[in-house]
Amino acid sequence: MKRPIAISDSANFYVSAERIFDPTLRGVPVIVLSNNDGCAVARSDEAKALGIKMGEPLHLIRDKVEAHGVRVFSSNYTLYGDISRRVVEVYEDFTPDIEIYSIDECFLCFSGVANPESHARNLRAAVLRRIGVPVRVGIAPTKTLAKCANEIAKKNPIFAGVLDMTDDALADWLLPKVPVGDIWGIGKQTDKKLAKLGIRTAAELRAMPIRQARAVGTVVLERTVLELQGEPCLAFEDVEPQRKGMAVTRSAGTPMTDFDTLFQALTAHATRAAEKLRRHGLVAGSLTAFFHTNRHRQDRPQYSGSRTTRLTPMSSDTFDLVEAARRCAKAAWPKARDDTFAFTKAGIMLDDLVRFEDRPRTLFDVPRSKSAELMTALDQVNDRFGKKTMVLASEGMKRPWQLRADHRSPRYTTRLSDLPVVR
DNA sequence: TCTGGGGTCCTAGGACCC
DNA sequence: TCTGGGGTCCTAGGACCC
Repeated sequence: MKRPIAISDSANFYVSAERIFDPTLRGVPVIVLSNNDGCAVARSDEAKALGIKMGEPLHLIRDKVEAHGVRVFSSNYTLYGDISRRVVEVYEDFTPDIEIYSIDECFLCFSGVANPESHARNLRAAVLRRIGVPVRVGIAPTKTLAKCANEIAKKNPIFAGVLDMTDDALADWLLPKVPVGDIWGIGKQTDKKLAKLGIRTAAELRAMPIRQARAVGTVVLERTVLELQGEPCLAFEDVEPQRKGMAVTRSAGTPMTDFDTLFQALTAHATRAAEKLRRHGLVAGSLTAFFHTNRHRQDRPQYSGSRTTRLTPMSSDTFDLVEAARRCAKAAWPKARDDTFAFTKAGIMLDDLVRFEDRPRTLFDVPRSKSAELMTALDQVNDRFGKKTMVLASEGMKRPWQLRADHRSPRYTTRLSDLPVVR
């Protein structure tokens, strides 16, 4: 017996969050803007009805906003984070197995629940009563099907916010009506490819031969097909995974044409990235700096530069990150004249994150001629990261135990005579 | 010295998601 | 003039090593 998986998501979450504190926002068109107030990232149903699209730039909808008195908000992520936590607290009264998928979506495991649908209806009523946010719930044997049920419930008021698609006959009836592009994991590109093969609905995708799915898409599409067939390929992850990377990126108000201006921006981003690392109690093992021109202006020369460097030792220190960013930016800077390109976006990405207290101190504090200790230290590091730490030895080496920082996996060079005897 | 196979590591970029 | 930010996963291809 497969366990039923539910996904609950909040309707127009940011707008719903704003409405909790301002009842005059109910029943009127409301939008919430992206970070730089650039475009609409959340719209109330009324705003959607006006034809305002997801991600649409504000400057393109000015007329609509003024003509219909659309209420416009800058985003307030602190508030949304708080509301999100409270919603999860309500979920916890309904199941102990919760996977927080995003700020407004949770997967909930409903195994052992006698009547999942009425359970979901109770949950929905509780969230509305206690937090004031409307949610929709989809239930199915796999995550992809649950997302699909959720999508159907979202679009058809007849389901009153809850759809249990566990029943095969019901799925057989509904899936032919779902456009394949609405399936979780099918984006624009895959949608196009599938259309060429005459696959236009969820039901048709479900019937796609698995080998063909692999060939057309990748292992990702293969999994989607299997999930639609009711075979779970995406695990339920109720423990929050250690995050693998983080980024600080921004669009620039005025285009940057010379290196100093770009480096100034990258310095600011690297500084924020270091703060963010420390706030999360993490250190990073590698840093990427990137910048590119405005992709919306294809009439202008395009360039995108990006370099990655290792941080050895791993660090959350502002100086280290800025220095690494400078190295990367220099290496990626175009050879052309300085004013050839106008860069409008730049950012810092950090990868290979570990908790500060787990940072590999021993690796960089190499005992000079205590090879046994060194080997133990290397073993510990290898165990922790699942990576190989290489030691390259030759008689030509002048100094013992030099750390080479120019590789993704740390390496040491040393004299042959410094190597321990291996039995 | 030359050649080739097999493996790993790394970069860059694509695709998708919220 | 004005077009978000922060993530994950996957693949191709090159460099390099044995």
